[in-house]
Amino acid sequence: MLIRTPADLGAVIRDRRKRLKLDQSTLAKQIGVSRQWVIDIEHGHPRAELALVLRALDALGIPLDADDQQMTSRRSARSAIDINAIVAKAKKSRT
Amino acid sequence: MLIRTPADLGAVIRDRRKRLKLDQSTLAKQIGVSRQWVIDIEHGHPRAELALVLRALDALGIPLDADDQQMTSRRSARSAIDINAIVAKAKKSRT
DNA sequence: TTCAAATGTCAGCGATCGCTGACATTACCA
DNA sequence: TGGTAATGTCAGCGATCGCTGACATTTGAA
Repeated sequence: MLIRTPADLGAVIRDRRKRLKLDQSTLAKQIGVSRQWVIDIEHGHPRAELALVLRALDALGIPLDADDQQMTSRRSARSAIDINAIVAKAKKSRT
Repeated sequence: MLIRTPADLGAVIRDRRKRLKLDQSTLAKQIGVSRQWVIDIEHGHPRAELALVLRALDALGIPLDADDQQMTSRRSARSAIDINAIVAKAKKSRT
């Protein structure tokens, strides 16, 4: 599943936990966090700590893949010339 | 690339930023954070906020995929029976 | 080399983290 | 229906967030 928001992440974690038949306390122990943390994450807490999130995914056996290597930036045309970058720099130097 | 640690994440972000020929200030503005935040993230800051991280990846056009649906948990056998879950619950109820 | 841009470091600030522990609510089985 | 497990909520605490602004260092082009 594509993760774009903390809520997406929470849903993935909760689904996976249930599939593994774990309760929140047990999962919390495996990750090394409090049960409160698991509750918050599953509810889409937006300010959770990156490292804890990664540990949770690891504990649940959920690989996280970032599609680097990709040629186009968000909603840009597939061009060898980086219009976005050029415009960005132009804007910036207009001080 | 597979993301397992905050440092992995930082590397992906930095590589992508450079590929897009953006400097840290410009990227920070696009994400809506301070330049300091970009510096910290690229250095693998482990306690960064989840939502900001997701916004950064989005701004850079890096899709994040979580492999849910997968049948086996980390380092477990491929079995319909959830040994891990059973053991976990057994341990827990031994109070 | 010289100079400017890019990057990195620091300190101080208000806001929020994740934790604990207790309690409330919901789900589910006998 | 009763009772237990699972889940959710709350408050208070020390620690750390991300921000700003100034300054130091590194990088790269002329």
